[in-house]
Amino acid sequence: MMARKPKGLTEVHYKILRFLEEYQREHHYPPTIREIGKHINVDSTSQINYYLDQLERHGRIERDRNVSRGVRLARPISDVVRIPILGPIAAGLPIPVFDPSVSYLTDDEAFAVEIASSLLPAAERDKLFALEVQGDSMIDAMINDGDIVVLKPAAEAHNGEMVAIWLPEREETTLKYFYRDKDGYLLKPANPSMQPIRIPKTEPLEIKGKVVMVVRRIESVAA
Amino acid sequence: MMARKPKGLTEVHYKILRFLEEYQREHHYPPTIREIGKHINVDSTSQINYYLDQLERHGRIERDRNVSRGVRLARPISDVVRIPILGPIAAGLPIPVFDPSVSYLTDDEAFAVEIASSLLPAAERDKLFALEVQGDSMIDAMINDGDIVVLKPAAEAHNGEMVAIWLPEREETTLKYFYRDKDGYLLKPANPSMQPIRIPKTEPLEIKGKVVMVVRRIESVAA
DNA sequence: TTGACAATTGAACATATGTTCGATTATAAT
DNA sequence: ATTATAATCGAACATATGTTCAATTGTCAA
Repeated sequence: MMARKPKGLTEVHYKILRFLEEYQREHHYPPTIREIGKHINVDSTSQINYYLDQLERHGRIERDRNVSRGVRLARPISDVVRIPILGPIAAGLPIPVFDPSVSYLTDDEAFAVEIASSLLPAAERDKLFALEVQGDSMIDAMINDGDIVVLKPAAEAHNGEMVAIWLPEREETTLKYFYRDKDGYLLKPANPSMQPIRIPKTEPLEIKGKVVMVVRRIESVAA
Repeated sequence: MMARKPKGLTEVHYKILRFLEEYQREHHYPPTIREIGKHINVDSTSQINYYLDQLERHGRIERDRNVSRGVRLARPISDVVRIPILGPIAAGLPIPVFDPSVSYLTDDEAFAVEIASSLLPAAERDKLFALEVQGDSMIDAMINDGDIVVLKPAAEAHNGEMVAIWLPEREETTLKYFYRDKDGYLLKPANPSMQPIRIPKTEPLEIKGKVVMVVRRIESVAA
């Protein structure tokens, strides 16, 4: 007969899992048993070993026996840049402001995109933010409903850069290639078959960021 | 006086670097000094240590002293899926065929995209391939010159999926949302302002793959 | 050729690190 | 309360692994 109900994973186990991820992210190699122990305030290495065995049986981690630091999360952590999705971007909405001092990096996967770091510019990755395109209003920027645009905050832009712009007078958000000339600004759609917009010098124009990347996921759109 | 010219990194060093990447990718932790030695056929641990010191001085790796497996590439390897770019996709060109038995995974970064694995569908990642869009011919699929399209090989498709299609009679490659009905096929552009194409039953049509993702990098388009 | 330094070797060493096991304590079902 | 099992502990153990050093060999420049 079963004398005890089989407990699932407790808070300690999750603490270990989180630590594994955190440590790996920081060091690029897994922690030792003793380092894990230190983190969860357990001195006995056999105790930690005990926890790890449980986690392994639960399929949460994998272990290489007799190998130092031979622990890893079963679903390995990727070395990717996690970019917070601040909100929607649409024609009638102002662009949300990104405050890098606030951590948007919650556990919630839904509010971040992970981009392979090799695809991103090297500098200032922690300031990048992402917006989810809503509606068809960005079609002239070759951007579709549901696309994720990754932006680098910027208030200025050079000619030819694709920027996110807020036009206060028109209450209009738009993504365009940016050109400045003596008469004002020229905003060119990415789609060459569409007409550029001319903004006179007098009209205000707020550049919110430069578009660094566009990501479109098309997993089983079908029913 | 200098008695010898200072040699740079030799083949051995690069072999070590490649091994570090390879080993890390496979084990999710770095190799030991002795494992490195085994790979480059060097028994003396001090010799390997010597190489590692050189690599460290050259800034190619980082080391944590007195820590097992405390070696890592200075530019850390990411846990991403490496997708080979088979070639261009353009209106007049047939779509290159992907043969997964051949390894396209050369050292050359130019011929692969790395995508954060969290962004990709879980299954059959090793069969994915990528094409670089050339020209404006895919504009009606909201895809721009220079974009990278990631495809999953497929000869069939369900309604509503975006597929890469080769139309032999028209010698035309195109990316469209795919619909089948009694009269034949309907290929809808992603851009709703454009007209769908109707393909009669009689006309041949080769589905080459389903579009899984579109990536657009826009780093400093400006001059 | 020869001097100077790089490269290589081998072995000893220190310790970082996983493993094992018996004993003890806590917990829940009976 | 009793009992079976889980959880915890501590210590000993085995070895995986980084470090060090003296000695040897190789190579280039003068």
